[in-house]
Amino acid sequence: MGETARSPRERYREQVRDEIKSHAWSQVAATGASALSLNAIAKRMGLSGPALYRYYRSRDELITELVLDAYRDLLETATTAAAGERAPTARLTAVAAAMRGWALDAPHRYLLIYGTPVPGYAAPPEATTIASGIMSVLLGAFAEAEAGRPSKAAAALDRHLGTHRAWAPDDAVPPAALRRALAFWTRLHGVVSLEVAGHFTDMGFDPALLYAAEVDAAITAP
Amino acid sequence: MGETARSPRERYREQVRDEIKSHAWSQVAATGASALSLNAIAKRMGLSGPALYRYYRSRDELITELVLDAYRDLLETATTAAAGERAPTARLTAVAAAMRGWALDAPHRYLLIYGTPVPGYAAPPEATTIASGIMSVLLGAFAEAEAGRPSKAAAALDRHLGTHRAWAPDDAVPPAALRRALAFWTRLHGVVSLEVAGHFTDMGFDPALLYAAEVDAAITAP
DNA sequence: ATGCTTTTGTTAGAGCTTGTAACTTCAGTA
DNA sequence: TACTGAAGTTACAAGCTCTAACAAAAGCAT
Repeated sequence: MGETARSPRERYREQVRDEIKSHAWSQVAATGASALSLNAIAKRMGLSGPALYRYYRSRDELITELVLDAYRDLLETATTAAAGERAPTARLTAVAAAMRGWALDAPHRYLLIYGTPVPGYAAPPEATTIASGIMSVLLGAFAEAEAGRPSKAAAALDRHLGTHRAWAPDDAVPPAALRRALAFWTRLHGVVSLEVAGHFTDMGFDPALLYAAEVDAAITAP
Repeated sequence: MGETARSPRERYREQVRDEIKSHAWSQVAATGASALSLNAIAKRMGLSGPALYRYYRSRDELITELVLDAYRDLLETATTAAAGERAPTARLTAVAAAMRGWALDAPHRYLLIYGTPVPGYAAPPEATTIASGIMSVLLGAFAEAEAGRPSKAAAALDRHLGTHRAWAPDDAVPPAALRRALAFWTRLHGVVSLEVAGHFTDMGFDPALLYAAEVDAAITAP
């Protein structure tokens, strides 16, 4: 339907770009984004180094593409998981499980988004848009979920979020839901990022149980 | 007192090593660890590139040194903060504040420890030792703090930690304290790491308030 | 004090990287 | 069929880590 008519050249170009990206992903999965080498990709494709620069202006542009793909994939994962459950708490549990699964499935893909930022690199505006889409999934669930009485610190944060909510312009979502979604997100990230970075490996416990407890607590918390 | 008698050569060597490390730190602060260049450091010191290899066998060895320094500094920061307060909750609040301050003071230093792991690089055993020292500070406080009734998921984690506590061999610390310290740590990290990586910048709220709320909740939570 | 030994620093170079410039070859199009 | 533009090539600059071989300097022992 929405398919733009493309000349054979454009078709070929798109195909090669995809093939490059595919090689890039397997290299990222193997050694991480910082070790990504255009030269190595070219060699694996039977091309000479500079040939790739016809398809991606620079290494950064390729990485940006990967970052956006990762964001899009994560958003889709979260959305799909949310669509499978009706009750808000079950939805949040499902989203949380899906997000951890997504992270463990390809740790370097997760780190590409949430890990150490690349030195000179700045995320494109579109990334922010997608990221707020992910937040929307959480916000939707927390807007429906009932909340208890917030603590003093939580209430202070609620007041602040009441006037600093540019990232969640939907007025129907109360500040408490904003805060709970925010905390939900940071708590998931706290466990997953440490797990993915290997900080639990020598500790001997099962991160899945810690994650389950955190997710449960974050959903239940007022 | 414990000072080993050192020959002039050893003194000079140590001095140069320190100077290299100091330049390395300012380079890390400026552009992050992934952009750290021995060559650039050498030039800034008025030396030729390969000269540095007399002092550090490789780039990885220098980074390892930086990582260990960062760990040691963080442990000292946490310990000092804890020493300033007697009541367990006040102690945890102080430690949390100190740790966030430490992270914001030099984001790349924080990311050197908790960010994306360097590709081929493996943290030395000493790092694990220091890291468990940091956990001890939290464990000590939570062992004293009184806890409420754990949720189902929390209780399950407690049972698990009862038999998987190699990282906290002190039997006097009950599993619930282990769990709460672990969750405390992951929650702090969740907020700080996202803040340091710049994921809050476009959202317009004050991360300090979110952090305060999370710290409060993590201390209060059963 | 003189000579030996070890450490420090040098340059040269291999092998990798990103990225540019200039040239050739090929393919779609008018 | 001739032309135009894209794709791919090699050559190269500038950077990186790290090794090898050599010169200089400094401590140490006789």
